[in-house]
Amino acid sequence: MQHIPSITDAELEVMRILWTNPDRLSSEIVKIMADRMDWSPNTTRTLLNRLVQKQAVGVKLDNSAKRFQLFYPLVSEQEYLRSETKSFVKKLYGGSWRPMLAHFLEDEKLNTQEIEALKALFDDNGSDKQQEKRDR
Amino acid sequence: MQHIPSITDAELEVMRILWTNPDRLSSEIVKIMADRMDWSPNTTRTLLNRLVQKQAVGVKLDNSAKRFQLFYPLVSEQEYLRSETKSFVKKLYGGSWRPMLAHFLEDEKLNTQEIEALKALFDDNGSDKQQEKRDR
DNA sequence: ATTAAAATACTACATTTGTAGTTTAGTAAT
DNA sequence: ATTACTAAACTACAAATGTAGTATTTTAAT
Repeated sequence: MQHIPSITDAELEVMRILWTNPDRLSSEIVKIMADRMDWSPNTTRTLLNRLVQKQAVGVKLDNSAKRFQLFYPLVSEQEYLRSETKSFVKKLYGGSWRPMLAHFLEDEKLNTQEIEALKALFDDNGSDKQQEKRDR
Repeated sequence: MQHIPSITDAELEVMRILWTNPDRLSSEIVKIMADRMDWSPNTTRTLLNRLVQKQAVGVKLDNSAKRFQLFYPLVSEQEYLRSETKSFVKKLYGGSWRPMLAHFLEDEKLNTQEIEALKALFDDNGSDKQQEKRDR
């Protein structure tokens, strides 16, 4: 597990696209971002470049003519969410989930059904098996 | 519930002090931040001023000589945590807690005891009573 | 070979953030 | 009244971020 680079809000929008559509030409990403975010082509390209520099995104040449650059994520959405969530909980709740959940429960009104769903989640995942990712 | 201003990481350190110790002179805060963060007096004062500008912190005159400024939080820690947590869950998990918890459960290894503690939390808070804070 | 379009690279600039320095004014002690 | 502190105000400046513009290179079509 490599170090996960920091990704800004604007950059995150680009990552989202690459997570859904890897190996795209910049022109394709440009088009999507123009639609969704109303960004100029250069804005998208700048963000792409910054992501490449910080090694959140990789570049390779396309298979056919080998002339164009294809962009793809070097950091998976899983890894990113994991890392960001952990930093967040650390920053605001001292790294402990319990106060955060307590806060959440104070704030949100959950109905019995939701509660049961969440508890089921715990039951499914807490069993402490399939833990062979001991690489960190 | 007013709009909660955005607070940067450095500013947050100052807020933490004010949450614990409200109505302090800048000189006192300066001293604390020098200890904890190794900041120069001007750094602390700049942050204090920025917080006042964005109305996260209020200023009043001291009771005795009425000459010095006392700083105190205008945003409570509760409000802040609530707001930040909500934004975070929205930004990374589309506003839904379930995927975040699922993610957390995948990542963290919980022992049975922890699971039970969390479930107890749900049981305590989920009953959908004492919900008379309908002010938002 | 020449030119236009597309792709890529390089540069720009305002705002925010972290981290101060400098100046002025008020007060306390001589 | 003068001086030395302290408090408060104002100014500074580099790095990061959002949001582009301009220049150059490639390639495709004439």
